[in-house]
Amino acid sequence: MPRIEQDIVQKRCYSGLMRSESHALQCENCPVRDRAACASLDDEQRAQLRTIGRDVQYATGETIFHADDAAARCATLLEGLLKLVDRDSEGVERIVALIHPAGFVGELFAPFERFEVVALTPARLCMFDRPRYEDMASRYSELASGLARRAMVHLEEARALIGMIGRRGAKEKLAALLVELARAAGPSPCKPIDRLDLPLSREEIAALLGVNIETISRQFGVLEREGLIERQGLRTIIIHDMQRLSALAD
Amino acid sequence: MPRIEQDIVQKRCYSGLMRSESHALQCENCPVRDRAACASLDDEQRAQLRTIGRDVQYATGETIFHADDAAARCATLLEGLLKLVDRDSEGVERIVALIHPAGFVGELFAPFERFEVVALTPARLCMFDRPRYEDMASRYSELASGLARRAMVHLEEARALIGMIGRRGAKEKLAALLVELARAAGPSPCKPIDRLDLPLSREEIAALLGVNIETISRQFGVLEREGLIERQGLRTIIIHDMQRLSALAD
DNA sequence: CGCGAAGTTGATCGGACTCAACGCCCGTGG
DNA sequence: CCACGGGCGTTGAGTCCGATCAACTTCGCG
Repeated sequence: MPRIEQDIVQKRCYSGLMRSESHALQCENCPVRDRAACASLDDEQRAQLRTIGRDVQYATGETIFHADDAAARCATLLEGLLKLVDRDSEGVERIVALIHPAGFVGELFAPFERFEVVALTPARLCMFDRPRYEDMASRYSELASGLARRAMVHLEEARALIGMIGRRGAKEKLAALLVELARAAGPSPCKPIDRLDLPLSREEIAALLGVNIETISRQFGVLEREGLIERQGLRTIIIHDMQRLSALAD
Repeated sequence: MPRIEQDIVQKRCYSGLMRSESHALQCENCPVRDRAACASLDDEQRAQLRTIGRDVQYATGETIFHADDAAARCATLLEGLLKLVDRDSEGVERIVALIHPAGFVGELFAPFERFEVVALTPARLCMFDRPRYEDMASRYSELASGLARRAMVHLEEARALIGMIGRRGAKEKLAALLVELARAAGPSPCKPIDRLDLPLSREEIAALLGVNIETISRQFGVLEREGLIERQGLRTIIIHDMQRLSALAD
């Protein structure tokens, strides 16, 4: 068996067994307590929820859910950044969503996972047994409506991404992505940061924006030559002119 | 005031007043009773829901919700087909979703409508007052979880669309759209029809797939020349080789 | 030091966009 | 009745952006 496949099997086992690094849930100091699907549960309900979930950590690059696996678990992201990956028939990766903290992953109400879920940074998740989570959602309307609210947020994000990808040049798409990442990295959406550590490789950016990797490289060069950004090393960029960058992004 | 703007204002008034053609809800013979967000309500809850909604019809091309309007209503689609439209800064239309019967529209939990909702065919909707609908969702877990289930379905559709639009040629995208429309028009997803009446204009197809209108025209020509489809008039096509068409679509 | 992975840069090619002309259908008005 | 015009779709010619192929650099790591 080739080395890489062994690794994959290894990871599957770990996540299937709900990895040994997991801990009991500590809702008191949960960083997304106010925005996650479970936000409006009362203490009693939250105690119930705690019994079916674990606090689990993943390293950068680790696969959390595999496409086509039975959908046995679901999770709320506490810290870090995830990608949802779709693959075409030739196995080419296409990223269909980025999941930020408070985001929800796992295909509820569906038999199989449709997309692969991978950690782009070290990530911490609130991992639940899916059948029992669905069961709780059908008993507690607070959880169900929190879930609906979450799904609506993700839905709007997905549709905004569709609007961004369709029509418009590579430069504009890249600008839009940088603006979004800067917003997400900042303390609040209205105060984006100017020093940005990219959580995505060039290849991943390409897979997200629907262009190829060389084009991404060139557009970084263009943006830099025009003074909008500055590259420092491979993964960090300084945003010099957020004004014009946002204008490009639309 | 130019003629066209007058029309728009007219429509806004109509839909704001919940148009005179509306009727009381008749859940007994609802065509999407088994799949809509309200599917698992009991009789008592359904009776409650009936009091806050109306059965409304729209003609082809009519706007149901306007972008940036206060999100005062929401709806389940009973019959017909809708499009969700995003516009860039120059007003260019980009379609971010097609809504099929049992689909849900209206931005719950958000202050404003983000996208414009337009009827592509004559359409019938179950239209609700949004605050009261949200209120019911927070009281009845069956409605909330139905809503969550619906949102999850739309979310998967949106992500599948992202996967389809990013990367791949115009011909493949068009093939994928035709296959999807054929499936949707058939009695069940596994039995697509071979005679298809397109609910979208060339311009709309272009806005959905993220290519321009002339390219769509040309690719129709290519598919026809290769014997996969046949055009009959402007809006209907015959699918001669669903096998190869699906293969193209991936 | 050497190796491989990741990123950049250059040259070339091709598919999609742009611009323009034309055909078709249909409603309107003379 | 036909003439006209506008909306929609098709077709063609030329251009350009991004994909492809290939070489090279940089980085990280044994």
